[in-house]
Amino acid sequence: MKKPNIYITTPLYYVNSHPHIGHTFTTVVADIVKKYHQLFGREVYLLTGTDEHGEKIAQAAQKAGVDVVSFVDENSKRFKDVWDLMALDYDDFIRTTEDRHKKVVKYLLQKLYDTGDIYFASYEGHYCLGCERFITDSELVDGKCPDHGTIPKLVKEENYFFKMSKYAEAFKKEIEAHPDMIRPEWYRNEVLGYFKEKIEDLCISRPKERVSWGIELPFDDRFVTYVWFDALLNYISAVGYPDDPNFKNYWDVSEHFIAKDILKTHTLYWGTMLISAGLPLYKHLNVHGYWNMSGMKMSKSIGNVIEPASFKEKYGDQGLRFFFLREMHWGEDSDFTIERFVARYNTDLANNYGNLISRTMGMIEKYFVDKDKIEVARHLPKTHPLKEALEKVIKSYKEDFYKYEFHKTLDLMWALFDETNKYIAESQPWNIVKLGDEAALLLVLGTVLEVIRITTYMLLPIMPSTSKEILTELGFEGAAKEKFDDFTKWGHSETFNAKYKNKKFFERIEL
RNA sequence: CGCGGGGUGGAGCAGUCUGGUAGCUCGUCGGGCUCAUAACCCGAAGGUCACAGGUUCAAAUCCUGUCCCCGCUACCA
Repeated sequence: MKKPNIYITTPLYYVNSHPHIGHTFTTVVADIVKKYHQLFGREVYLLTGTDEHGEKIAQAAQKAGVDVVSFVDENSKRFKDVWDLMALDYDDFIRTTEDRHKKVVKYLLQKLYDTGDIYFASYEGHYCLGCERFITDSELVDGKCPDHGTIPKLVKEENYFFKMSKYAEAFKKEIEAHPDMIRPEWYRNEVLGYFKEKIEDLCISRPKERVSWGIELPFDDRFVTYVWFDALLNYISAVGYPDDPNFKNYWDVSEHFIAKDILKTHTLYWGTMLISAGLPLYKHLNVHGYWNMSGMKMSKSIGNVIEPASFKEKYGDQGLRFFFLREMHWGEDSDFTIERFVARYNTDLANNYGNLISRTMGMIEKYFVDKDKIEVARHLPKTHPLKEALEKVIKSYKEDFYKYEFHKTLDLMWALFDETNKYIAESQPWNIVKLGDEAALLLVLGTVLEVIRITTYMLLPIMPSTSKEILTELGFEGAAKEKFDDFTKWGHSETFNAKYKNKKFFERIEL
């Protein structure tokens, strides 16, 4: 691969559960962003994978009655299978149990141990088995864990600690110096809020008698590595840290995508770890909100988890990809229900956009019976309200979409479809054809076709297969390979097809 | 005074940064068109933009205070 312009990462998904719609969202967004940049000719590298160590995994395997290795193999494969089923275009799928990753974890542990940023100390506290961690006194509610309602064990342990406190201030300065590093802004503010409290050092080891499923510390074989310290390093282990000379090319353009729940680990932990390791920080940390199920948190016990595979089988994946971007305002929580999905699908895709395409193709076929192709370029108006609206969409696509403010662009695009439908109603091509004025007819239909051609091209990252089908029907099979600034030029194409195999791309869903 | 988000017609939301007649989708009612997927177009009813005060010629938007809902506080996309 050439030197990348963007290196995108999803979180590494923890394999104690199966992939659900939330995991799918993050990975789909990463895929859409990748395809978006590719339209502009940028080189993009997309990393995803699975996080496979830790006590919880060992317990889950035991519960399932299988050995840990086959457990993680199977669950990791579930994620990979779903991404493949959804046709997501990742470049690498890393597993934290792979040697290439473990090697880097050990390397960095040793390095930080040698520099004195990892030290040995004894620690006494309330350990909650459910949380897999020590609970501080202030967190205890009536002597119980606030999350699990159980009484934690008083445990005295010796462990290794990472000097997170030493680098907290430096990390804070970096955030202040780079206002858009963590975005949207309110998450940046939340992170800055962390520093109001004293930052403690981070316990990064677990004694083997308690947790054995992990990466052994290179300097003390009685311990394994705390799972977050291990997992976060995937972002650099996957792209050649420390030896590969290309590593820097990737890391300089890194874009993390995470959900809000793992904000702290990706800031306090990861930020200080990077500084300690002598590496620059990631370029951007892009944080998104949650999909709630009918206003509730997604949870297996409530039974409101949506399985991506069965969803795709029922409704396809193109509508889902669209729904993800159209319905959620980046960073905030949204509701995911079948009703909302179907409403969006029917209104936006079937009635508005899909029907616009159908009616246009229908007229062309009917009014130009004896032609295989129609020439529109020379009939196009130089200026037109729809052209202006389209230019606004293009501008937003370049600017807002770039900042992951997807809904702004899509709002404008759908307003354009409304205007285009209105334009057809007002110019009444079914009456023009009776007058036999072919030039006037080509002006109207050509203008509409230009809108469809260019918007559909812009929808390629969001709905790759359907957009491609539509463009192919119109006569632009290779559109996906065209450069953005060329293909979105008004009047770029001389001719459109006039015969269609398919005119209906989004069938209404009836519940 | 822990931190963050939200409170806009019946429902779901945009608009708030960069103040200037309150907008979209769904739903309801009436009309139109016929190219199209019971689609599309036009019109109507429906909102004191949570509340109070302030700044301003002008506030959903800026400032101050209050109330309510949600999330986070080291498992979770």
